[in-house]
Amino acid sequence: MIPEEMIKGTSEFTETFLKFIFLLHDISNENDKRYYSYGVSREKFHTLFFLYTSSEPLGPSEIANKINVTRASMTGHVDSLEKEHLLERVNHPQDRRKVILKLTKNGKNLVEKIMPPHYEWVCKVNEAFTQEEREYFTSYLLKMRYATAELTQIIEKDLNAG
Amino acid sequence: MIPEEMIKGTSEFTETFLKFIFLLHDISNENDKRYYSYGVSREKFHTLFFLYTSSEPLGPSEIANKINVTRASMTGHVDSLEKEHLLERVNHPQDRRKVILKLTKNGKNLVEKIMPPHYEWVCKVNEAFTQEEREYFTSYLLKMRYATAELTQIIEKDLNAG
DNA sequence: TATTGTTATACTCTATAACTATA
DNA sequence: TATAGTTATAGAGTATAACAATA
Repeated sequence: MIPEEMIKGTSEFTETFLKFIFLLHDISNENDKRYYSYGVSREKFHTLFFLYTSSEPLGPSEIANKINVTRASMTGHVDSLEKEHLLERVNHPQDRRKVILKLTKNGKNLVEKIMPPHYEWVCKVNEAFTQEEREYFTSYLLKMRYATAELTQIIEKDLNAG
Repeated sequence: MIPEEMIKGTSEFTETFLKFIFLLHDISNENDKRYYSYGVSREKFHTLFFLYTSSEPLGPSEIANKINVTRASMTGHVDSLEKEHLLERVNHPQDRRKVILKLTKNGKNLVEKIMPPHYEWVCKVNEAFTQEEREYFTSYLLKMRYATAELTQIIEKDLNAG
């Protein structure tokens, strides 16, 4: 049997945390809808976006790092974007293991088409907060993240000990 | 061509927002890992959890609502949980369209096994914040959500207008 | 007519493992 | 030995559309 208090405490927190997660998903989803209305997923838009704005040539690995996916998953995105003629793979002039991703004219056009409404959203959201609020918000997330990490370590230690 | 300012503004914001999202994913993932170490996904744990703590009998639709998935997706989760003998479908005594989900002994045991470490995490995260901070945090998200919704409406109006 | 649940189908994202070719 | 990229494979989660049974 689980103590009443634990159930109650967890129950309340779970509902709050779920609300929190769903809220972020909502925001994220509504954002994604804009990308989808132009035919690209979030991952693909971010890929195109990083290529458009980067001053240096980027390869799959580097973008995979930026958008937090494995290199294997990245290959899929690049395949798909190449098939849609939004970018192309170019051999790296020095390091023959590497590939440089290069936006095509189509790819550039697409970014330029998505940017204005995306920028409008960015401004809108930015306007809603002061700099102080943004910093505060980030520090909350970090706190939560550290609390979680701390606990993970404790649990791992427990698992190793027993 | 996209104006420099737009690129810069969006670029900074995109990076910041990505950090937000990844941070939340991190927290969410580390949380999920605990569930997975007991063999269930987040969706499945939440399903079991709601069944365990609810004072009233729940059906697939109700849980689908709580965890924000379609009824069709919910069928998949219920199938999977039933195959693992964690719950069973029972006919609703009054409404013959409905099904009641009932935890098995195994299902209850599993929830009771997962709860203590889950509760520990809940406490840990809760401790990291004051009540005021939690409220502030939530209001920040809501603001972001409203700003996003407002823009979506504007865009939809634009699309409808031409 | 509306709701509940299901089926069939398909798509996207994801990861792991094993591999090639470089460095 | 380590890194970049790919392939093959598989799994989870998701949605849409169409349907049957029931209210």
